[in-house]
Amino acid sequence: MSLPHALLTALLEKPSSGSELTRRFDRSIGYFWSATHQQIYRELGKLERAGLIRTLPGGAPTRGQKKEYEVLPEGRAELVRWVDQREDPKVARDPLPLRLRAAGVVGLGGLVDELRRHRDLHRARLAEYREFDRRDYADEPSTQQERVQRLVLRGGIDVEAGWISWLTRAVEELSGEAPEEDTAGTDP
Amino acid sequence: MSLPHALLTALLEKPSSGSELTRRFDRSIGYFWSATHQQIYRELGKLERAGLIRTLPGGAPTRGQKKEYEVLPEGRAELVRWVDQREDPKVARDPLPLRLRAAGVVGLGGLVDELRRHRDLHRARLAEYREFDRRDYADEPSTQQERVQRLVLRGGIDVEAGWISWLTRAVEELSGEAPEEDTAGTDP
DNA sequence: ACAAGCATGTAATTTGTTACATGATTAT
DNA sequence: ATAATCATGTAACAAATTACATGCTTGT
Repeated sequence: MSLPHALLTALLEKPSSGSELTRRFDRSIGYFWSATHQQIYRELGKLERAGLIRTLPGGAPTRGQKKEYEVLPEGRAELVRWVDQREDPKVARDPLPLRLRAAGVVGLGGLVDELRRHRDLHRARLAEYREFDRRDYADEPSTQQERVQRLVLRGGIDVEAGWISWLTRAVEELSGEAPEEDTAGTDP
Repeated sequence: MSLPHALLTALLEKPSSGSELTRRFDRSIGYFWSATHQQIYRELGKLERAGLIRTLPGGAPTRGQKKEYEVLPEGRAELVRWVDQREDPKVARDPLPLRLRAAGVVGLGGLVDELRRHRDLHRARLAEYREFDRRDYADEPSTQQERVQRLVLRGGIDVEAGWISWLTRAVEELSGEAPEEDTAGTDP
């Protein structure tokens, strides 16, 4: 049940329309959650019916028009409750290691190339995150909100770095490639 | 669509019943996928109807009795196809960083304690994985299957280490705690 | 023979994915 | 004006979660 709370958070940071939220989910929010625009529209409807958010007064009610939402006190209260609850970590869920394990039984096929491809995609994502980090938090963060947002971005960076280190080792071991030099770079 | 393929892999490694598969998903397979017994039973039924697996001859057909499955040639072929396809990496999906971001807006509440709790759970899981690594792969792996299984386990270890490093930093920064010494240990 | 636990299964709900449809806005 | 794009929305489906039900097996 994280999507509604992710939406509440995003709307508290800045009232937005569905399409704006979709774009924001591809960016900062998306380090640890993704959602299609359909999920977002459906969930916005639910949240509105539940009285947790409302459309900004003056929003046009017809189709195809922008429709901005803001969070109501009940929505904020629900978010507080969610932040404060206990919730155990879930196991990561990723098909790639699963495919590798399957390859252990039925043969590698072209999987090593696929591992290289993923390694490169993760490297690109890591570079992008580091760029965000440099650009958006150049000077010491002032507000608690900024400090926390930077921490979350750091989480994304750590996770990407972890994948790269694993994929690099896997490719080396399965292809007999020579180890490369420090491609992930050092921590800034 | 990873669950059916995870099941095919597990069954190729060793024909099993639903409850055995459930247990195996809590162990080795579970480094990167989880499933409840209900998901597993339903999916086994589907795979059987699709002609990808069958019950071992001699299995009792009544309820409450063990029912062992094995993979048919069509199932193996499907697995080969899956291993060899292209599939882009998905973004990680974890509520904890999301909750942290929400806390940036509505206040931390008891979240720092929750971060500590998660850090400790990840430490415990990491210790467990390292124990598996030591126990199950003490000597150099001989078969391709063993090499690959060990690589997957290493993936689990890398991911856990990444979480621990992030959570440790987050707790330090949000609580003003003094940095600790090397709790994750060094790579064996 | 009875309780406790195990193995399988059904049902209902929620969440996520994919495909498609329609009204508004913008650029040429 | 009209094509391309944007924003919102509907529909159908697949996957995952939660709760509950029923028959076997084992130990006492």
